[in-house]
Order: sequence, then structure tokens, then C-alpha cells
Amino acid sequence: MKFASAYEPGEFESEIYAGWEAAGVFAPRAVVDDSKSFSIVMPPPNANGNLHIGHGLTIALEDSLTRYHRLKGESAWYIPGADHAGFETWVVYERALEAKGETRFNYSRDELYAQVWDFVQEQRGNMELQVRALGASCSWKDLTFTLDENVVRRVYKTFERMWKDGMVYRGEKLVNYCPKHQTAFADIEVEYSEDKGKLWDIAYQYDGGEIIVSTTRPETLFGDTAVAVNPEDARYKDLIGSFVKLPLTDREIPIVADEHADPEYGTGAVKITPAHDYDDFEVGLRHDLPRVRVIDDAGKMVGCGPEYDGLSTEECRKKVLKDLKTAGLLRGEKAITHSVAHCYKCGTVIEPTLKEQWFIDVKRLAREAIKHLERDEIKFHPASKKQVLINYLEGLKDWNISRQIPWGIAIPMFRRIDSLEAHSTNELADADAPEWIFDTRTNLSEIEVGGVRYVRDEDTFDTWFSSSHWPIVCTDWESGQSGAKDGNPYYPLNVMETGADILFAWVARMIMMGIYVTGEVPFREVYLHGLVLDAHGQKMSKSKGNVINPMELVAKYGSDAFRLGILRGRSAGMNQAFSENSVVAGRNLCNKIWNLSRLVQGIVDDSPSETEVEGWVTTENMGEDWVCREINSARSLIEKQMQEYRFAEAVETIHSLIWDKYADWFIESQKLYHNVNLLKATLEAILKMLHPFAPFVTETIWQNLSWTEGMIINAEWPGEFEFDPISAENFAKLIGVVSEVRSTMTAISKLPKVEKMLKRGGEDKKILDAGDVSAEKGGMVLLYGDDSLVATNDILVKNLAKLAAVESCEGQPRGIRLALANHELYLDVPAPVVAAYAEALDERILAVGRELDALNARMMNPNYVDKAPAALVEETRRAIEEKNRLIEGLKNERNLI
RNA sequence: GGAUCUUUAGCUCAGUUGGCUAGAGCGUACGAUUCACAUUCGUAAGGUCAGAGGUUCGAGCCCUCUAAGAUCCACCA
Repeated sequence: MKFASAYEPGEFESEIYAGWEAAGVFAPRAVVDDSKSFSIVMPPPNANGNLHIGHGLTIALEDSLTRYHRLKGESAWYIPGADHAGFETWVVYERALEAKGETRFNYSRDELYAQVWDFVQEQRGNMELQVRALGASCSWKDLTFTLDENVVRRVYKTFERMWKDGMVYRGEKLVNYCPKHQTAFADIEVEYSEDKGKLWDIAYQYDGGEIIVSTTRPETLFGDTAVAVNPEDARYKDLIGSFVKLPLTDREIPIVADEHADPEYGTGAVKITPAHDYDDFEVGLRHDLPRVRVIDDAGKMVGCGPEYDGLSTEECRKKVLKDLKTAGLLRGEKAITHSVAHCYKCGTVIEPTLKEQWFIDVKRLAREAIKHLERDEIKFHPASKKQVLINYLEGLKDWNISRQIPWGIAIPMFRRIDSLEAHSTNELADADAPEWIFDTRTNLSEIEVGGVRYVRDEDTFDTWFSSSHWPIVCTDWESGQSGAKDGNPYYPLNVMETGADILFAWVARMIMMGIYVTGEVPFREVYLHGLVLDAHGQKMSKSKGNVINPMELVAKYGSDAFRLGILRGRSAGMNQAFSENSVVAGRNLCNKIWNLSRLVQGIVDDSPSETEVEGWVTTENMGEDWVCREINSARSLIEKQMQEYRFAEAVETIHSLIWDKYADWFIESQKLYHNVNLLKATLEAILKMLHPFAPFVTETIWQNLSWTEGMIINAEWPGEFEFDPISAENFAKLIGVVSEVRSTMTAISKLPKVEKMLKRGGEDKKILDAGDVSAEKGGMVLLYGDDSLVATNDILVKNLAKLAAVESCEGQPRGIRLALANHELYLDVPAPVVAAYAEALDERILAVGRELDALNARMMNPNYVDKAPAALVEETRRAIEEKNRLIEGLKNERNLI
């Protein structure tokens, strides 16, 4: 098979992926023990969405890890997922309903669920295609959808156990309520922003006086059940325990003493609305105050009297202010800035609202999690996140898991029908039957147990409640367990890779739930990636118009280029910039390996096969020894970097091996003498090392090469190359010589005097041509004195440095001496050029002199000689010797001019 | 208010128990080029490692303080 001459990723990527899928290479192999298995789950992308740049990073990281471990011979299992994304999807669907002029309130819960299910099924597939385009080597047959039957079963099982353990309770508490979406949110789902608002002073009167309270929310005064003052506040001490009249109403409310009132703030007196403010709720608990709801689920006023009921909070605020003014009770207003909670999806101001919800008592879960974290059972990347997580868990409040959205897993709780009326009559038909029962028949809206009828709670679980089971359900922990302790080699996961932004929402909950359900932490390591910012370090957002679409980059440069580009310059937990440049650099590397492979294939094709012993890899010259040394050391470096999740550095290591070492020096040296078997073996090795990061191009090359078999995806990670270390080191020295020759040649051609002579032409030109200093084709002549390394490798040096010739000076040194301590080498240039070089030489001598001084100063310090490691001191001593030799040679040279 | 992180070349970032002359990619300048690759090759310029102290034979790295920025948590009647 012949290589296409140009690197065109679009030509082969989808075909290669299809080939992998057809061969079934994504599935885990059979495993013998835990150490031979590697498991990782994909944070499930939204089933009906498109992938964004964050998914691109996620997959690049996770798939590189997976492929690396697969090459290392482990049974790698990368488990894909799809998220029903409860609220996210719901928002999209509700918008679609609105577009049709309908609302969710036209349908029952079950009807809505069915509709969204169909909607998601229609949209699904897109996301999976994109995950494939990014090259994810995940086991598709194991894809888990967050509403799959086994997920629901597992979630119900956990919930039942929690219910029996007394960790689930029904509470009337304040929840973060979005009046637009009409659902409650967890604390972490709420976004705060600094908003401009106003602080109004309102007079609450009593016989013979008034007390002024400050508030930003006058409309909630109908829900006030007290006024609080600080017990230490001398101004109000005498009023504590007395009553004031609530403005615009006939009610009287008490004045209570509570630390919550800050004498420094406003007037020092604060109205208490336990049903609509978190702090006031706490104050209410302390003073046993009634809770009066004045805002209903739709965000309208309720129970405030006919003039106000039905108004929106904003309308009501205006009216209340107007009425207070009329009544002469409004005493002042001032503008303030305060942080206000918003719905993270629609921006609507969150209304803290009193609701009956299911809560999970998290104390025990958090305590256990902290215990395991403190025992270092999970390693974090970056390490600092462990303590951040512990701090969070220490202050964790009970978890509201009820969501008033039909699209999700139904909460398996049923309430006896008669209890609904019983609240008003205080009578139950059968006093022994519990008010709430657990039952998994959530497909029914009404059930009968023991002659008592129950109706299903309409609410669904917070999606984090189900997704906290992710490692458990994806690895099928239960069936794998089958009684034996070490029955499932894939649980705990080797690593959990996800965004640092969901450390609390997801990682924390997986840890708590994993420990609760299995007794073990759900993963051994956590790698958190930061946000991908735009090229200027700004957050990407639609409104800023700086969103980068990963699929566009894949189409333009190839999947491999995208992966290499997004991994570059990135480290754990940091928000870092990303630009197309890095993808271009990735594409260039792919192009490099493509052409390198074509060249090697060309050499193999041209070599008569009978001269090669099949598979016999040995080194025959120092370039070959050197490349083996470099491959070995790059390989162990990459192993170390992958072990420590330093992806960007691993990419840099392989980039440098391929480009700066393999192509620039080894392949160049192989243009003189071929070692076909070694060329084959070394190319295979670098392809394998690149494969985790650039799977498509490496697989395509692998399958195009005439001698390779099977697929690179499940090839064996390269082993150790044998080489002669002295010979390898000699090649390294030769690289130093060639670099110095090139550098000096460039310096000569740039000398102002030489440039002038070149320009003048005539006699000057003739003289210069004799030494060919213009560094054009043909080049200069390198003369060696007593230098066996260069003498025995004269042709190689000539080719690598593009010289006209490399010859012995026959004891007659002339031209410019190279600034190399251990070599006696001269560039043969005419006398006027040597003279012109004198100044540069002086500078060079001074520079080396400065380096020598620094080294000498160090050795003069007795403390250094005494305290620094002996090896280091010895090294310094050698360096001084070398510099001395060099400076002496250069000075001799200078004297000759 | 509390916590965590960041500050290194023009830009984006590496720099792993402290050790020689601080690296990469991109960008810049000069030069090259008929076959592996212009998605190339060669050479070079560019850094008082945010600032100030301290520990040490030795600090980009450890300690203290300061400044700037980011993120998270809490509070804001």
C-alpha cells in the first residue's frame, strides 16, 4: 500500500474509527487482577446537546489516558454515558413548548415525561457522533444513560436504605425557588451577582411611638411575624417583648431580641419574614415565630389582602411603597449594592420560599467522606483540591433532593390520600398507617397498600442524586460483586476525570454515595481540569462571541491536531487560554510524523530484502546508538509524566523526540547509512508513544506501513532498546560540533565587514569565493587537527553541517577556530574574513571568561566545597578545566590574527 | 469577611525532594530550499523569574510580608 503524499486527516479519520469499532477493540479485555485493569468513566454529556470545548478537553484527557493504559497491556475500560440532564433538557423542552404556544401546565406529569423522552431520543446520536469524531476509544456497548432502568433501580435501592436509616426526611424549609421554572434548586445551583437595589426605612408604629426598620423587600412585610433588635442595643432595650402594628394590616407583631440584628446596619431594627428569608427563618426557629407565606409558587402575592393578592412581587413592591407613603410611614430610601441570588439558567431572581421537600441528612455521609479523604484514599490532581473539598464537606448543609420538574427520576414516595385533608381536620381514617410510604411503582400515580390509598409525590430527584451513583452503576458494581470482595476489578475506578467546577456538585457526592453504598471510595484518583478560556484568557460565552467550537477545529485541522493542541500548555485545575495556534502546532506535528513515516517506508521499499535478517534489531553506528538512548529516555519520561497526569509535558516530550531528535538528527544521519530493521523498530516505537495523543494519524500510518500487523491501538508499548552508551555519547558530541559549525558559519556570513566585501565584488569577491563564506550551497571547508571523532566521521559531519569538505589540516591550522573545548576544528576562510572575525572572537573570549569567573568564585567559597554534594563539586571542577582549555585555544587563535 | 490558586520571553504556558548557562509552542528578525515535509530547513534576538525581606554554600522553587489578578465559600434587613 502506498502512502498518500499529503497529510489529509479528513480522508481517513472516520474510516479508522469505524475500523476500531468493527474490530471491537474498545471493549475491556479479560483481566487477571486489579493491577492489570484500568477503568474510567466519561462524565456523561447532555444527550440532546452538542459538545463544547470543555468536552473536547475532557475527551482528549480521558482518551489519552485510556489509550496509554491500553498500550501498556492493561484491560482498559472507558465507559461512555449520556445525561438526561434533567433541568437543562427541561429548559430546552419548555422553550419548545412555549414556541408552540403551550405550557407545561396543560399536561400531566406522565404526559410530559413521555414527550421529553421522545424529544431526547430524536436528538440523541448527535452527541455520540461528536464523541466519535474526537477519537474517544470508549466501549459503546456499555453506554449508560442516566435514566436507564439499572440506574433507576440502583437509585431507588439507595434511597430506600437511606429512608430506613432515617437519613431521609420531609421538611418544610426554605428552598431556592425559581418562580419562572417553578422548581427548587440546591444551594450550588444558584448564582449570585452584585446588584443595585434600594434600602427603604419603614415605620412600624405602636402606642406612643414607632420603630424604623430597614428593608430591601417591602412587599414581604405581609409575611412579617416579628421585628428583631440586638439585645445589646440600648436604643431598643425597653421595647423588647412589646408589640408593634404591622403597616397596611391589622396585625400586631412582637419585638424580639436577636443577635441577627446588627446595630451598625440601617436603623438596627429588622423585620422578620421567616417564610421568605434564610436568616429570618433561623430567627423564627429561635423565637418560635409563625411562618406566613405571602408569595405563591408562581411568584404572585398571596394572603396579603384583596388589594395585593395576585400581584407580582415587583408590582406589589410599588404598591406597598405608594401606600406606605400615603400612610406617612415611608421614612427614607437609599441606593445600595447587594448580592442577589439568580436562577443559573434564566437569571430570574431566586425567591427563597417555604416548601415541603425531601431532604437528606448529610452529616453521616460527609463525616465518612472526610474520614476517607483524610486517610488519603483518593489522590487529587491538583493536590490542593483535597483540602478544599474537606472544607466544603465540613460545612455541608442538608441536601434538598426534590425538584418540581417532570423530566427526571420520580421520587418513589407515596402519601396517603386522606392525609392531605387530614391536615385541615386533624383526623386520619387509620391512625396506624404512615403518612408516607416508600414504593418503587412510580409508573402509577396512585397505589393501594393495606386498604389505604396513596398518591405519588409529583417531584423528581435532583440529578446529582442519581449521578452520584455513576461509578457504581457504570461499572455494574453490584453484579460484579457477586459475594466476593474483589469481584469487580473495575470498581473503584482508577481515576475520575472531570471539571474543577463540579468538584462540589458531583465529585463530593460521588465520594459520599460511593462510600455509603459500597463501603469504598469510588475512585483512586481525581484529575480536575480547569476552564478552557479564549486566546486572551477570557471566559468563553455566547454573548461575548468568543466561543470556539471543537468540531470546527476538528474539521479544519483533524481530530489529532485538536487533541494535541488542547492538551498543550494545560495543567490540572487551572483555567487556561486556548487558541487555534496550538492546534496548528499539533497539525504540524502530525504532518511531520506522516512524512517521516513515508520516508522510512521509502527506504524500506528500496532496500533489497535479502540483506536484512528479519526482526534482527541492532545498532551499527553512533547515530543509531544515540537514537536508541533518546527513545529509551523519552519513553520512561512519558511513563512518569502519564503516571503523574502531566499531559502537556508528555505531549512536549514526544513532540521533541519526534521532531528535534528523530527527524532532525537520526533520520538525517540515516540518509548516509540505512539500518532498515532499526528504522522500522524505532518508527514503531515513536508511533506508539504518540498514539495516545494522536490516535488517528498513528493508526493510519501503522496500517499503511508495509511490515506492521494488526492495529496500533492494541499494540504493545515499546520496550527497551539496547545500545552502546559510549557510542551514543559520541554522537551527542558530534551534534555539538555540527551545531557549533552551523552557528559559526552563520555568524561569519553576518559579519558587517564580510557583508560589505560580498557587496563590493571584484577582488574581494574572488577572495571570499575561495573560502565560500557566503554559506550558500557548497559551503565552507572544515579542517580538523587532533580530533579523532571528527576524523572518523568526516562524511557525516560534512552532510549534517552542509559543508563543502571535512579535511585534516595536516598540522597547518588556518582559518577560524571553533569555540569547542574538546575539539580542534577550524573553518577554512580567507585571511580578511578571519581578521573581520577578530571582534566577535574577542567578545566570545570575554563571555567565556565571565562564565569561568563565576565557576571559580563558586570554588573559592570553602562552604560550597564543604557542603555541596561531592559529585556537584567535581562537576564544577571539570567545567573549570574545560573552560580554561577553551579560553586558551581561543586566545591562541586571537594572537594569530 | 474566609479560603484556594495565579504572577517566569511579545503571547500562551512548562520548570517534579533547592544545584551548572531558566525551557517549549506560537510570534519576531536574518538566511536557505528540485524531490519525506514551506504544514519545511538553518541561525539569532528576546527573561533583574510581580516587589521587598529572610533561610541556605546555593532560591524561579522554601519561609514572611506587600501588590495585582482569578476562582470558590459565607454575609449583606
